[in-house]
Amino acid sequence: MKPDKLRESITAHDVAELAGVSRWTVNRAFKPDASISSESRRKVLEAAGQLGYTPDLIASSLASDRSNLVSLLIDDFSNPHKLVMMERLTRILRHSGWGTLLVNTLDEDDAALALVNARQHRVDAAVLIGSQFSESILAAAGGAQQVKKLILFARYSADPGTISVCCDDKAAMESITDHVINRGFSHPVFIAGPQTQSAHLMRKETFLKRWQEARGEQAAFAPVETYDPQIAYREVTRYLSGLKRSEWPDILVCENDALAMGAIDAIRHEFGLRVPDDIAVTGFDDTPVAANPNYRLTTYRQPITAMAEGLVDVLKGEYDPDALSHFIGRLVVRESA
Amino acid sequence: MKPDKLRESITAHDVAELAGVSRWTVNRAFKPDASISSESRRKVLEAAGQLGYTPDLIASSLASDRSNLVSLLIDDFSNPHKLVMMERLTRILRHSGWGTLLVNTLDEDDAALALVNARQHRVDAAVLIGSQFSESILAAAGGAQQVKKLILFARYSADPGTISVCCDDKAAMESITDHVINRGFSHPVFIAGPQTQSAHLMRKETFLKRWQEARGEQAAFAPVETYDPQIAYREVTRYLSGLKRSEWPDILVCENDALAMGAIDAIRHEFGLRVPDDIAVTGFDDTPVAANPNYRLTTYRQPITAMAEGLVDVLKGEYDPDALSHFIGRLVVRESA
DNA sequence: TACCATTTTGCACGCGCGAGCAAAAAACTC
DNA sequence: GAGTTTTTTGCTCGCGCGTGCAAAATGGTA
Repeated sequence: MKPDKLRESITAHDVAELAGVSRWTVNRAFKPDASISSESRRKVLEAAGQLGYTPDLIASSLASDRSNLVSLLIDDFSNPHKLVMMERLTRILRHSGWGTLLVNTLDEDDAALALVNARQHRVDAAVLIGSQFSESILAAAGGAQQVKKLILFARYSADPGTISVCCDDKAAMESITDHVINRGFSHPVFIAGPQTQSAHLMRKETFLKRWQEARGEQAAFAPVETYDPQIAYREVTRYLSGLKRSEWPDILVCENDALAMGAIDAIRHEFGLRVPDDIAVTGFDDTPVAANPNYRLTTYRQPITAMAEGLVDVLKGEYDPDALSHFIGRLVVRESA
Repeated sequence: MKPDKLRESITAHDVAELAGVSRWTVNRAFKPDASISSESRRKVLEAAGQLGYTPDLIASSLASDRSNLVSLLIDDFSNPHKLVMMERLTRILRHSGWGTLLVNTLDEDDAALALVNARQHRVDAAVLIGSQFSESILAAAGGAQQVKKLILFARYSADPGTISVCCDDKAAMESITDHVINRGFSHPVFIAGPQTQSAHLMRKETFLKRWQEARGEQAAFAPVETYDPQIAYREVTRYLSGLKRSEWPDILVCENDALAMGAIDAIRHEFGLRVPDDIAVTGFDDTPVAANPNYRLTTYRQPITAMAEGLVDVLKGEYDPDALSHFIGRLVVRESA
């Protein structure tokens, strides 16, 4: 023992000396399910409190190969719904013992780099909440064993190397479609996001299919390149401008709220029309702004809290893959449709 | 050497064998400014590529006491401007070699826990972007040496244990005030956020002071408890309802965009009035929605990118404390005032 | 070729903790 | 109280890499 060894950080060793136990007993005192008598735990915690000791998670990670860290990759900060997801995920993850490493991925190559970086940090999982992660990058990342677990949040993937935590998009979109049909709309246009991913393609396909079944005709659709309200504003304006009056829709069924908000703004401010009187609009996500008096958006609320808890179950290793991709939310009907 | 030792992860040792150098040379090859010949670096990188090796950052952190990680504490996910800040900070930090640990702090006690957790992760700094971190918690955290560096982003603090990276709030608010004066408004009301922190108090005080100097009279103000557009909507409605017609303001000068958006919505949808014709509004932050046709908000844009780069300088240890708290943004004039 | 300056490489040691086992202590049993 | 089971404690070894220094290699000069 070198009591005067100029050390700034106090370790389990120091606490052990003060408490009169071994270093290992000290660390055990900090694990809820460790084999330790309540008496020595008390002694240790008291000594630790006195010295201001807390276990070093870096060292713990190195020794145990569990970092209790999750990488959260997001590529789409212009969609306000991401804020809600981040709030919920970070809160629930931390409450369950996981830290969140937030990564802003610029494009696919950058996402690949981020996954490598995630591995270097030994994260327990990489969680993707994004629109532009293609199936190919998922396959590459999964195959290369970049990270222990690759989880898609709020999005479905058929890739066997990944785990999806998402709501039942088909059922959700069907309930929106039925609402549109029941309200008597006759000329819908589906406003779709970037066409790269199967999950959201499913929304479009579900809508088109169900409309076809109910009305015996093909519904129109128009794509928007990103889930950004401003871009949606521009694209919807362009799309509507290109139509003859006789072709105009009476409702825009949007793939999510970000697109819907851009659409509503465009309808009002570019064409001077009323929502829903002239053209109605529906969204998806129930972002906080959807309730704003400017929008009063009819939309679909995903059970994000339950989904986040499902994510925690995945991290713990206990989950039912099928239930994970079939969370059920609910239709929120407001004035926009 | 045990070539058959059932190891899943390949380490620098394995690469060293393949490249015919020592383990240390392997690790050196991955540090940009290490003392190593270009020939051996080439050999190492080739071998590493072949084996799919990347240095382990956990082990590196343990050995070097530098984690290249930053904790980002946010307590206010309902303010959309946070999304912009997160996007910018995570991007620039990662570009400069730092990872971002995002923490959602619920209240002050929770923030204290988060700081302890940050220390356990050995983060190089904790960055606070929040409204409810009081001076007392800062002092406590700073004094207890919880983390190596305590940085306030986009907010000023007089606490000597912390470092502020923020714009010159006084100059900024003065330019807004001058704009209000020059446009000939005569009955302003300042809509203030939670009154807990000096930085934002400064905005209010700056406005009141300059108004007093220019007009020789005291301007009114009203507080809102959080920077949440919905809460602001409610509070502004309540405040205006309590006034006699003769006392009505002709402009609401809001502490930030979140409050301004709530105010605009309230003016329009609760009182059926027009902005700016009946009551004008100004904000602060220039959130993306500020440009939205529903708001067209006159506001002040902080130089977030430059501020983020300033933050990186702090992490690197090279900075001028005074310049850090005096970034200059610019007034963005739109139709709302 | 011998000598010195400079660059490059290798190595002992330590960072703080965890897994898993063996020794010790405590709790029961008869 | 001796024997047995169960709980608790201590310990060896290793996780993968960085630090700082000494040895080796390289380059330049006379």
